[in-house]
Amino acid sequence: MFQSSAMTADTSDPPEQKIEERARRIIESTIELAEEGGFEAVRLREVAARAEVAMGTLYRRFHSKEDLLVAALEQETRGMEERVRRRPPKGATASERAVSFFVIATRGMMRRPNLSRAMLRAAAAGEPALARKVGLFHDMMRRMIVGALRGQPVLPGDETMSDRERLLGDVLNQIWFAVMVGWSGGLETQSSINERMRASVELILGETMREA
Amino acid sequence: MFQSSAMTADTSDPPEQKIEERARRIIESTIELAEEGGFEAVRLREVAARAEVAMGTLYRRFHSKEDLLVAALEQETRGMEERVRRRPPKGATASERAVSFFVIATRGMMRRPNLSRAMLRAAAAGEPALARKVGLFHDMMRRMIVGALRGQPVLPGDETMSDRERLLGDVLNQIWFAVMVGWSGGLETQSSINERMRASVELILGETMREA
DNA sequence: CTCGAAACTGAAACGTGTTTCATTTGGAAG
DNA sequence: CTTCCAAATGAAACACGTTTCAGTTTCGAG
Repeated sequence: MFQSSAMTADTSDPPEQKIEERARRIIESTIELAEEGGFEAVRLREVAARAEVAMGTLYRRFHSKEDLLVAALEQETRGMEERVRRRPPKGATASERAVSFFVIATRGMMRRPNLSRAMLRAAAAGEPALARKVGLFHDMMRRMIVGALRGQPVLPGDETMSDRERLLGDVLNQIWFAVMVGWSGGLETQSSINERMRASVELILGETMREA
Repeated sequence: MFQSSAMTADTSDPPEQKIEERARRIIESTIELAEEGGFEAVRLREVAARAEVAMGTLYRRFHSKEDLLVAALEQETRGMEERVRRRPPKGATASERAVSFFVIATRGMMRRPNLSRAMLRAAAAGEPALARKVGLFHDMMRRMIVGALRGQPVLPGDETMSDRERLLGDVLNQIWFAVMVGWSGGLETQSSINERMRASVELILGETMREA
């Protein structure tokens, strides 16, 4: 942690960063509460209290409970993108790497099931106000999937994605998303998800395909 | 309309059917309200009032707002299955019929966008209590998709579905579901949905495939 | 330092999903 | 017809997302 001035303990930091810091605390509190008790446990009064912020402040930055959880999803996904960039999914073929990626992604969601369910619910609520943020999430997912297919991470600004890669990424992302929503409701288990994704990848890429 | 006794105008009908009739009216009211104003417009007090039922009665049969909307989804999907059975999607190849089916299904959803969004939201909420009903919905969708692939409707009791047919049905259903959720939030339009489904079907079945 | 604008606070109020319960109703059994 | 029970009723109460607003703090500019 930095301290801008000398005397002040934690007040009077840089101006613009303070509001950023507040937003970060709000999201952090949201994640904590969702982790503990899922969607319903994210009570906004409690979020505000933990973040040491008034309701008005919370609602100035986030327009709804779903907004809050989609912001959390965005942050968590960014973290995952980071981890995947450092340790890319392994495998000799595009199929193997794709399957490997989904195993990693799914395991990541399973680590905090309550949080994952809450974020999925928010993303699937279909709030038009959240379209942009939800779209960003899907963009990140697609990048990671195409990166796995290529065997090399795709950076955020990359424009070299072919139509076919985009299609493959979108389709696999959609399948995974729908399956995760099913898991969220109790229709799938971790292993059924992995089997499903393996079957889907093999169906789409061909089980014998060698290299992209 | 039937009248069981002679004197009574509409009270004192058969015993068991009255509660069925009540449930039907509740769902009907739910659909009306959702059609008019979407998820938020389905106010349970209003549903109860329209169905001429007390809140207690409503909550005896449906455990939550989502429950109500998933019941509506089930009913609407049953109606669609009926229509598809009478007028199966046309096309010379499995791909064409599948694409044709999704065009029909999507157009059906577009006719009452508010209702569709509300039902999708309920189905995607991930309430474990609704898993069974949501699973039923996906079963119906898969049956219709496989029926389109075969070029012949699959009846509810049919056990002849091969592993490959099941996989194809599940995967296409998942893609469509995720795309519809995207539409619900404003990420897709009717034509983008149709294009996406066409591309997905061709990717999975092969654009040159002739007959199943 | 002073001023004004923007952000924050604290608390109350509102709407709606959900629960509860005392009372009434309808109809089946004796 | 009387009795009895499950179901339905009506209304109130509660919880929580969301909005509102008057007063306060913070911060940059002059």
